[in-house]
Amino acid sequence: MTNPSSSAVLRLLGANARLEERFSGGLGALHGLALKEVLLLMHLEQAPRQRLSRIDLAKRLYVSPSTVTRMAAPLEKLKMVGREADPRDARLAYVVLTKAGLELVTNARATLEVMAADVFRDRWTKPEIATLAELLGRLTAGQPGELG
Amino acid sequence: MTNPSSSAVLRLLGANARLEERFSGGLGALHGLALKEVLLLMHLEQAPRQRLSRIDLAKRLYVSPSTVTRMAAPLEKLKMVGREADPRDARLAYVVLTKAGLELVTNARATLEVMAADVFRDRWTKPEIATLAELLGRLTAGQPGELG
DNA sequence: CCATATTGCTTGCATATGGAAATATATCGG
DNA sequence: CCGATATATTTCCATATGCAAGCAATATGG
Repeated sequence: MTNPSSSAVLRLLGANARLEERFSGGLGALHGLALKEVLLLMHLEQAPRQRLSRIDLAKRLYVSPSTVTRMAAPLEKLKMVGREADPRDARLAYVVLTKAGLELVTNARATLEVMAADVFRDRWTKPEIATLAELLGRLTAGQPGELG
Repeated sequence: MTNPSSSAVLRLLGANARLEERFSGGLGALHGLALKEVLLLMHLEQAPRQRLSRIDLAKRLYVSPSTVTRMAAPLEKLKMVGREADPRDARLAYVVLTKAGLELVTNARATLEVMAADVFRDRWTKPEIATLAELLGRLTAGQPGELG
């Protein structure tokens, strides 16, 4: 009915909805954080000096700057991130991963890896998973600071 | 750093965010509807007698029943869908695609196919797109009424 | 046949989010 | 150096969404 390109796009939307549902529950229950909060911490973890401006975080998370402001506030209260100014540019307010945040994201990553493996447990071979990862990587390529 | 399963999941989340951004703009501008509304109409289009209960729509769209109620209301005002009761079960309130709705979804599908093709324009061969669609299909399999 | 449980739908409430506006700072062109 | 422009962040407002509660209708078990 639809051509392969449309099919791929439509299925991607569906697969995403299913995965978000699945991961939100598990990660939230285990670590007390929503999937999106864990992703924020993961981006910080892989950034130089484990810090990013709110604007850069917004780009990496595909959300608006205001959303980053509001996501960072509770994480700051929980001491998972800190706030630091740039000595050269007083406009910038970096979100910095704390030691506690690093610990949490390390654990959350392990949980995520277990859950991800579970997604592919049945009916998937290793090369197929690798192929999927490679092809999806092409869709996100060109952006700075991709996860995975 | 991460294993292939995690990599695939993380990239899927990222790719989805990028695609939603891209498609929301285009579809919205051309047809006045959000991507999610178009998906609702597409599910109706492919359903028997072009109608679905709100519960079934919710499952297909991966949203809550209340969201379906609220999504259907404006579409009904626009005469894109109608509301019909089931003669056997008075609890059911079907969302039925109207003639105008069918026209719109036909046009929107064409737009979507053009935009989808554009996503893969560079650096993708036909077999690669087909492989991606097939692998993603496996992630959504088992659900009734998948699109694409 | 009736009481109870289940199902489909809607509404109230709390939360999440994007966009516009406001503010502060930095950069650029003369 | 100065005014105009651009950038980073926050706040206000409108919208979207899930969940729990409520209601109506159906199914179930005695």
